[in-house]
Amino acid sequence: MKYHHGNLKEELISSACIVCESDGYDRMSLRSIAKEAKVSQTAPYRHFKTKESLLAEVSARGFTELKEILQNANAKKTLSTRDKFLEMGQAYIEFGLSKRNTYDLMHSSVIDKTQFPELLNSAVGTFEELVYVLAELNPGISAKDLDIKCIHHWALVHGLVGLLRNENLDASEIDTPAGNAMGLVRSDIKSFLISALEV
Amino acid sequence: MKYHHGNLKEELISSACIVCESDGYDRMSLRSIAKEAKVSQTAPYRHFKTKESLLAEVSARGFTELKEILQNANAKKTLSTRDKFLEMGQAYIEFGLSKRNTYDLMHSSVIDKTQFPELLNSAVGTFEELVYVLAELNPGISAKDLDIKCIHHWALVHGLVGLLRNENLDASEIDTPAGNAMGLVRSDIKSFLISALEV
DNA sequence: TAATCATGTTAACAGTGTCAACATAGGATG
DNA sequence: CATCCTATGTTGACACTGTTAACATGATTA
Repeated sequence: MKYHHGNLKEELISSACIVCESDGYDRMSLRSIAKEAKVSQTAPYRHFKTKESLLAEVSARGFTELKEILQNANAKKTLSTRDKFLEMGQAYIEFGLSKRNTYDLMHSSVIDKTQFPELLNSAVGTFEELVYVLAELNPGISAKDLDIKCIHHWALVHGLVGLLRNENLDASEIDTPAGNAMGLVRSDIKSFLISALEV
Repeated sequence: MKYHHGNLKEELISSACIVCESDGYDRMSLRSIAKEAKVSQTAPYRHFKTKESLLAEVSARGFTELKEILQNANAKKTLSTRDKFLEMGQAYIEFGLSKRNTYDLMHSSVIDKTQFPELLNSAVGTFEELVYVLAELNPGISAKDLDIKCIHHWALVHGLVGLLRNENLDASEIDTPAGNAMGLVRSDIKSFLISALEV
C-alpha cells in the first residue's frame, strides 16, 4: 500500500471522461471520481485548481478526438473532395450523437473558455479542418467569404446535432411534424447533408 | 404579516426566470429564490415537485416568448414573404444571443422534455411557425421536403446561435480566423443569413 | 361549528465544492 | 549519508445544495 498514487492526474482525467459521457458533466462529482481512484476527496486539488479545470481537460480531449475524426474523414484518398466534405459532415454529426454528453460539455457554458486558452485552440481546430476542404471546393474564393462559408456549414451541422440531441422529438410518443421530420433526417443523415449543403 | 403568500407559484416562476437569465440555470438554487420571495426553503415544494419542474416552467416561458417573437416577425404585412423569413431568422438569432442563459436552458438536457409534454409542445411551436413561411416560399413542395427544409433552416440558426454564444472566439484576445469570421457574422447577421439561406 | 385540505414552517439528511492544517515519500543538496 | 524541500497525499471542517418528514396554519366546505 503506497501513499502516493503515481499516476493520479491521468487517471482522474480519463475517469472523468468516462463519467462525463455516461452520466453527464453536471451529474459528475469530484468526490465520486476521487473515490473511484481510491484516493481521498481532496486529492484532485493537487492536480486541478477547481472542478471546472478538470472539466476543461475532459472538454479538450473531446475536441482533440473530434479533430482526429475530421482529419480521418478528410484523409480518405479514394474520395473526391466533395465526398470528403460530406464524410466530414457525417462524422461530425455522428460524433455529436454518440458522444452526446461529452459534446454537451464541449459546448457548455460551465467552462469559461477564455480562462483555458488551450481549450480555445482545440475548439478552433474544428474550424481549421473545415477551412482546408472548403478552400479546395471553392477555388478562387476570398479569405473572408471562405471563413463565412465555414461558419455557415459548421453552424448547420452543429445546429443539427443540437436539434437531434436535445429535443427528443422523434423519440417521444407524441406524433408531430417536427418529430417525424427529425426521425427522417436522423435515419439518413447523408441525404440530408446533400440537400442542405447543396454540394 | 400573513402566513400564506397568496401568489407564490407565479412569483417563484418569474423570479426563477430572472435568476436563470442573469446567473445561468446551473447557478440558480431553489433556496435562493425561495429566500427572495421571503418564504422558507421548502415552500416551493408545495408548487413544484422538483427543481427540474420549476426549470421546465422557465423553459416553457422561454419557448412561448420565442414563438411570439417569431410570430411578430412573420406578421409584418408590409414585408415580402422572403423578407419576413429573413426577419424571423434574425429575430431567432437575436433572441438566442440576448436571452443567452434562457436559451441555454431551453436546449439543455437537464430537463427531460419527455416528462414535460407541455414543454415539448412549446418547443415544437418554434418549428410550426417556420413551416408556415417556408410553405409560402416554396409553393408545391411536398410535405416531407417541407419538413426537412424546416429542419435545415432551424438547424442553421440554432447552430449559429450556439457558435456565437459559446465559443467566445471573437471576444477573446486570441486572433484566429474563426474568431475574426465570428465577429464578421455577428456584426451583420442579415447579410450572413442572405448568403447562407440563399433566398 | 367542525372537518378537510392546500399551503406554509422547522428540522434533518446526505451530498456537494473547496479550504486549511497536517503527513509522508522521494529527490535534491549539503 | 543526513537533511531539507517540495510534490502529493490525508483528515476535518465549512457553507451550500436538493429533498423529505413531521408539524402549523388558515381558508373552504360539509
